[in-house]
Amino acid sequence: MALEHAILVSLAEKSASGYDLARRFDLSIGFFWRATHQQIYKVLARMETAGWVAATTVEQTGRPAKKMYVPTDDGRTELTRWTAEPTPIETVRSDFAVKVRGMRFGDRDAVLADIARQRAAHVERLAYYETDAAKRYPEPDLLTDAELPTYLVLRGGIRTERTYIEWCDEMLETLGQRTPAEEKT
Amino acid sequence: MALEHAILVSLAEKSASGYDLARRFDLSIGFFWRATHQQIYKVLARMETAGWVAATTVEQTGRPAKKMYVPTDDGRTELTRWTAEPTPIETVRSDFAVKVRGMRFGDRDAVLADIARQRAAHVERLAYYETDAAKRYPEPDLLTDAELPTYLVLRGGIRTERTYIEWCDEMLETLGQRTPAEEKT
DNA sequence: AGATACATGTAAAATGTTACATGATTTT
DNA sequence: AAAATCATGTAACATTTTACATGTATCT
Repeated sequence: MALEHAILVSLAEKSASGYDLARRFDLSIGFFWRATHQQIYKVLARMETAGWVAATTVEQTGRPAKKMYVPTDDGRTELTRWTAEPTPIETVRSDFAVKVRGMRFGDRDAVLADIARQRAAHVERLAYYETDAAKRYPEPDLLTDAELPTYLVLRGGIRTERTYIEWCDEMLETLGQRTPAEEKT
Repeated sequence: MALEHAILVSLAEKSASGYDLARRFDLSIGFFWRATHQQIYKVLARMETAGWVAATTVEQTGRPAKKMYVPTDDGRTELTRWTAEPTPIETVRSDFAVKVRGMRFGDRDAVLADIARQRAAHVERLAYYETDAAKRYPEPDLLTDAELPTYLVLRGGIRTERTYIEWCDEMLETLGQRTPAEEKT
């Protein structure tokens, strides 16, 4: 129900082919909404039938032809309608949190190692976001109305990553203090 | 694939009926993993067939009989195997972030109001978590090994809620400065 | 010569959501 | 008398994931 809207937002920002969208969902917008190309092609087809997007086939030299999609007036109306709707309060769904909770029934050291792995991945992601922010929005006080929303969403990503890292640190410290399992010397 | 494991963790903590589990997924463990009773009954049946859990029918006075589930040895083995497995790095999936990003194509004031609504909901949830933490873990330095994981997961919840609220504040401040739409006086 | 990027899909399986269904007891 | 809690499910539908499928062009 919501991939449609994520696609509409992305197409409203800039028209794209299914392939382009798939790559966008690996980057920028993809940090807050994941989608595979299979899913995107299917939903795009449905949206075309519904009249929310229109496609034009663009021939290219040295590359396969592509279908460029743009939102139609109906699509833009739907997008406006959707933005005006209150968003359900979301609950995180975290495999990782469940695993931490279950660590005492399993392999404690492996979970410790996993926490460190998660931390490293989020450090990397945070660095990526921060580089991106510095490059795209060097002066956050001087943003255009068009830049502001994407900037704020990126800020949310940065805050989320920092929090994740801090949480991992707290866990590693707290659990590390209690590891008498390393006296193998 | 992961609801099974969330159920196994919950049953390892304390045996339960499908109904009990459904309520747990509305509370404690449910803050990091949602599941409806329909889904739980379906998955429990599958898990029983797989031999991960075993059920006993318990008659009650003045109430319908219930099926109490416990993890079997195979279930506990599976749980251990799963905890030892590295957890995929998760990406948030946020309708709300997509909506913020799309606000310039829609109803700006409605999105502003929605941000305030989200903030209020997360303030409420944070208060709930903090009350729960103060009640269940009054002395965080003196936790048992059994309490530690649930405590740490709750800490993650508290951190997440605080971050969400701060992010909403940043958005409201930044966007509020730019609202010349209220000069209706 | 093999891998990667470009480009678009179909099909099957798993997962998750929503609607429907039933029935006793307890609380308001 | 109505609503909420306890208790368990089926059925239909929607969404998501994984596997399969194809073909050109460029890069290493």
